[in-house]
Amino acid sequence: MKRTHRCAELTVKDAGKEVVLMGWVQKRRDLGALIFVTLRDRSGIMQVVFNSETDPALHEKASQVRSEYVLAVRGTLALRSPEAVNKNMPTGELEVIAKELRILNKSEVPPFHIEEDSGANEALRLKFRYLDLRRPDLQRNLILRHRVAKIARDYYDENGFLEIETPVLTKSTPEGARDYLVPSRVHPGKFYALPQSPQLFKQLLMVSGYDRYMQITKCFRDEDLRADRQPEFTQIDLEMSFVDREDVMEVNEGFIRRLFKEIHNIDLPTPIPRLTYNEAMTRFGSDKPDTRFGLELVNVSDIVEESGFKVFSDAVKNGGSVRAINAKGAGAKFSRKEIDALGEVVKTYKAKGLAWIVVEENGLKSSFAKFLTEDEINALLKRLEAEKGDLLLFVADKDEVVFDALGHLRLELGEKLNLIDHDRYDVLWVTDFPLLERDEEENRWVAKHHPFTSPMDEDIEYLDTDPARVRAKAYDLIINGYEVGGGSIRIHSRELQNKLFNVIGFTDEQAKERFGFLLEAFNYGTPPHGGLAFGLDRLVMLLAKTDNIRDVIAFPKVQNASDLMTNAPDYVEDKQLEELSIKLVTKSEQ
RNA sequence: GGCCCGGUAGUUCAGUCGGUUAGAACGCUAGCCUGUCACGCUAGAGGUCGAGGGUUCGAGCCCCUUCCGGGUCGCCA
Repeated sequence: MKRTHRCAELTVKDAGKEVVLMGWVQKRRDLGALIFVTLRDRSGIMQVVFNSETDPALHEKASQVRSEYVLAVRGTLALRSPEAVNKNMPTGELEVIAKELRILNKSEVPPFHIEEDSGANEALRLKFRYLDLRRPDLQRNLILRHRVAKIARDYYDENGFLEIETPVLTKSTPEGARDYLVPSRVHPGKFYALPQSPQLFKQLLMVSGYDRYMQITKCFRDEDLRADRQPEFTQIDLEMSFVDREDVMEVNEGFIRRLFKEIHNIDLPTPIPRLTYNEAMTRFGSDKPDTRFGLELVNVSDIVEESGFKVFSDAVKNGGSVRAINAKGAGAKFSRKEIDALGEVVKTYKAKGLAWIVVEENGLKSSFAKFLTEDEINALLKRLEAEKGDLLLFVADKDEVVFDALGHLRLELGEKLNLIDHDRYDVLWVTDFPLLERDEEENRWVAKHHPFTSPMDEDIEYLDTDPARVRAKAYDLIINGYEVGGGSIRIHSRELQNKLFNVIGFTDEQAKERFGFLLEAFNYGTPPHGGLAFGLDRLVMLLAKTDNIRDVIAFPKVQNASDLMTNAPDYVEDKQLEELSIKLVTKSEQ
């Protein structure tokens, strides 16, 4: 028997045809002399009927099948009688009247139901990932992922990009995330590193004149996992020569627009909205703001600077600020206990506390209003456009802490107050990031993006005098509060690159040792260039409307970076270690 | 490394104040059943209450340790 169709590809137009279907038994309903089997393949399900009256031997065989058996069925595709139509099933008007059945393989009873929205524990599903992947929702996600990758390749190909592979076994570079290391057998004591991104290689491809490069490629970062972070993940990586920031943003907007059109038939605005880093921080307390709802931050530092509430006045006088969110209507909804819980939220982000005012029918209830004058309170209410039933929440600290705390508090409130429209996509660019940030531990400046990011031309003069003021030619693409892409125009002048290494405290020797090949390349005619990388997993996660990156990766890892199915990572034979000249300092029992 | 949540039948869960033989639903097995599609009916099997220790006359429940999973902070140029 040879398969003629997939189950759910058949329509009423095919009625009357003889078909051969192959797939897994979703469900067997045995009514005695009549047996219904729903057969499942990646397209969906189709009902197959076995009737003892027409073919007793066939019926007897069908009575042996169980869930997840693999069957080949030959039969006639028939229209169901009107009263037998199942409106809840895409192929509910059809069924196959079986003429021949082959049991291609048996199956043990699976450890969990293979069905949409499996309620089974994720650890169990990950251990039996190959079964989990039979479920329609995960199949949809992986098919979606394929389509996104296909659209990316098509789009960038149409725009003159070449897909070029870069090495996976490469050199460890300082800064950034922790590297995954691979020991060299041939060079005892030496290690390759798996790439955190193909950053240096794609810049070298620009030096080589390839002009427009793209690659869908795995990247590796040995850092702790999150709901939206895996240690190995996939980037749609690209780089372009002879471009400025606008060129890169424009071509990539085209991709994102095409993606949303083809996947969800959504027309994203042209151009995609932009926020500067400063605006994003002051309005939303985040450099990846979720703009699907309001609750924007309001600076009230000037009002409380001279107030009698020392928490506020000291914060401002020490160079920080006092900012607030008006949680509209939450004063009437939240209990004292719930407000205290919000205080715990901001403490997670190093805020010392959360000051609050509830605007009630007959006046105010507040944790701190007694320290303020009536004028100051009225000014606060006015600035925050407070109305009865509102809850005003204040954090006073260094700007960094205030933004972080209120930014996360805002997200919590958005969720708690049900302000987020989960069917909506807000896509935006955040631009004008600071080039550098202060590493307090090491007491030096470090690159916020990476050390090859170009400063804005007009800010170069401040590299020595006021590094914090220097903005980068960098841009991130944000969707619904997730960073799904980011990139920059790179430095292509050897002098400027040296300058930057100096600012971040690299000696010439260190720079040469780590990036020597890149710096040398820059001596041989480097075109102006820049690029960007999208996180494919996050992009698919958002398009699939899930909030867990594991749902869009075929074989993901769990929080401790292990794979519950293969049990990787695992111990290896002593012989393997010997060949690699590796001796373990501590060795657990094997 | 810190904080929070969870772990009881194959699965999802309930389990009162610490007290008799740990329950339900689904699934599974067997029998019956010709239009089911959450098929129905009858009967049955199925438990290391994550693990170890402690308190107690008695622990699924209380205490300690530990393992596993999730979320998060740190971390993620």
